Parts: sequence; structure tokens; C-alpha cells
Amino acid sequence: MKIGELAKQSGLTPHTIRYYERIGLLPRAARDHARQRDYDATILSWIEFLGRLKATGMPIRDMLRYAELRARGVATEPKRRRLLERHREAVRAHVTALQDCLLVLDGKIAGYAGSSERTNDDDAISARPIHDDERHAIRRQPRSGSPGARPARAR
Amino acid sequence: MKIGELAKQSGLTPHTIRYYERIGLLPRAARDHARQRDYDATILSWIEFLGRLKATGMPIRDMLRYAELRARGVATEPKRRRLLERHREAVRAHVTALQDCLLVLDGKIAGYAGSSERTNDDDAISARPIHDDERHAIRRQPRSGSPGARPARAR
DNA sequence: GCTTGACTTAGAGCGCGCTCGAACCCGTAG
DNA sequence: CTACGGGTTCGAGCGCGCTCTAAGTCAAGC
Repeated sequence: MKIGELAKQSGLTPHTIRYYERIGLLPRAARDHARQRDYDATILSWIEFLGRLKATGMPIRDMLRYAELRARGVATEPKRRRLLERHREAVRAHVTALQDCLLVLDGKIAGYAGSSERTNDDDAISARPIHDDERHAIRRQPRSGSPGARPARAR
Repeated sequence: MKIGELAKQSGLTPHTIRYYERIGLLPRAARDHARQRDYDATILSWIEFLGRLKATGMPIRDMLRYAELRARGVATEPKRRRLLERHREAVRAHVTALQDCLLVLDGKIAGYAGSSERTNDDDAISARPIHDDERHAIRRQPRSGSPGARPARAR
């Protein structure tokens, strides 16, 4: 299967597929006689799984960690498992947060009752204060690891 | 209340608050004698509501539409309501998608059973094919208006 | 032989949502 | 008077995840 075909089947664009390969999310593809990528259909299930991770908000750098563990073979399974378990917890928390927001949304919509009635509304209708992790959509970190690893802002 | 205090109370940074004002998400703040922003506590409920919209994945441009309607007064309530209803549906769909992904995740984790057992796994464990809107996290559009949708691959 | 179209690479550019720097202004405490 | 800890504006920069361009290669069909 060539890249165009894989693109169709996976829903990604060829550009994105090459990009994923470049950064290591996809293994380096085998090449045919003309040095064009030649894919085995099994790659599709990996791409689909990546899609799940992405759909659940996992950042690429974490998918990369997973992909690297996977490439290192079965010995890394416990690590992979823990990684997924941690991610699952994050997703569950996210779902809970969304459901909470839905209640707020419901309340707000109810406030705009019928087609008119309450003229007062102007916001508020809290369900529960928003915890920081929720306000910022999906797990957001202070932008750089604290001990060491600073971008070092040249200037 | 000055901007620093509002920042503490709202969880945003002063930078972000000014940014939101600049783009129109927050109304232009009243100023004190020294031309410094002086906030009324009621702004907090608006900020919190914005936080909910953001937490549920609404892009800033849509919050902006809502904010503009709100600024135009009660006459826009039906529109605001419809906007929120549409958003609510999107969020519900997103929650459903996440729950579906959680099932996949559960399956995958179960595949890494006990501490070893199955050596075969290598992905797949599908619950249901991923619809495009889900794969791309939260409602993603073709980046620039074109009736035909599809990225359009110019060349 | 020429055209077409899908492929190749390296690298630049983009949309989003902030985040920060620079240079300056104020009011209060010491 | 001076220092300092806020505040102000404007505009540049950043991290993310793609997305696209340019220039070239190759194979098949007319």
C-alpha cells in the first residue's frame, strides 16, 4: 500500500503520515524499488490507536513515549500499561469535568427559558468552582519541567 | 479590584486578562484615577462562564460571538440560547466519543494483563471506527471556508 | 518522447491561545 | 528623594500540531 492509499484508509493526509514518521510516531516505512513508502495493512491498527490517544487529548510527546516503548519490545509492556492507566485516569477526569460543565450549560440554557421570561441572567450559575486543570481544557503544565530543562530564552 | 487581584480570584494571569480584553472577550474595564483597570466583582462570574466554554472546547472565536451578542443586550437572547444549545450538543458528542475511547483504552490495558501473559497484542481492539470529528479531538474545520469541505489539496 | 500524476525531501508557514519583554507611569513607605 | 511594587501599552515570541511549497524523481499511458 502506498502513502496515498494509506491516507485514504486512515483518514490522515500523506503530509501528516510523513510528519508522523519523521517525528517517530510511525515506524520508518519500508520502501519499494522506487524508494516510495510501501505499507503493510497492519499499520492501520496502530494509526487508529494513535487516533484514540489523540482524540482523548494525549499530547504527541506522550504518544511518542508510548511508541518508543512499543518499539523496544515486550519487555516494556508494564511501562506501557502504566502509561495507559495514567492516561485513562486523566481522560476519566476530563469526562467528569465536561459533564459538570454540561450541567452549567443546561442551567444557562434554562435561564434563557421559553423564548423570553427572565430578563435578568447575566451569568453565574455555578455547579462547583472550576479546578484549574479543567479550566485549561486538558492537562496543562507550566510549560517547562522545573528541575533543569529550561528553554533558556536567549536574549 | 485591580487587575492583579482579579487575576488571583479568577485564576487567569494579568497578561491573559488584558489579552481577553483586547480581543473583546472581556468588556473594556473601567479605569481609576490613575488609568488603571478597576474591576467590579461581577466580572468574575463572566470569567468563570468563559472558563466553562473553554473547558468544553469552544474556540475563542465562538466565545467572542457569544460575548458580542451579550453586549448587544437582551434582544439577542434567543441567538445566545441557540449558540449554547449547539455547543451543548457538540460537548455531548465529545463526551460520547471519549467514553468510547475509554472502552478501547480499557481493552488495551486488559491486553497487558496481570504482569505478563499475552505476548501478542500489537494494537487493534476496536470498539467502533473513529469518526473524523473525534479523531481530530474537538470539532476541527477545514481551516478556511470552502463549501466543499475537504482540505482541498491545492496544487 | 512527452505528459500526467503520485510520490520524494527539506524546510518554511500557519492558526490557535496565550505569554512575555521592554519601556514607561503611579502611589506609597522609608 | 528614592526605591519598589504594582500598573500601563505595544508588539514580538512560543509551543503545539500540523500544512503546505518547491523542486525533484519515477512509471505508466498516449
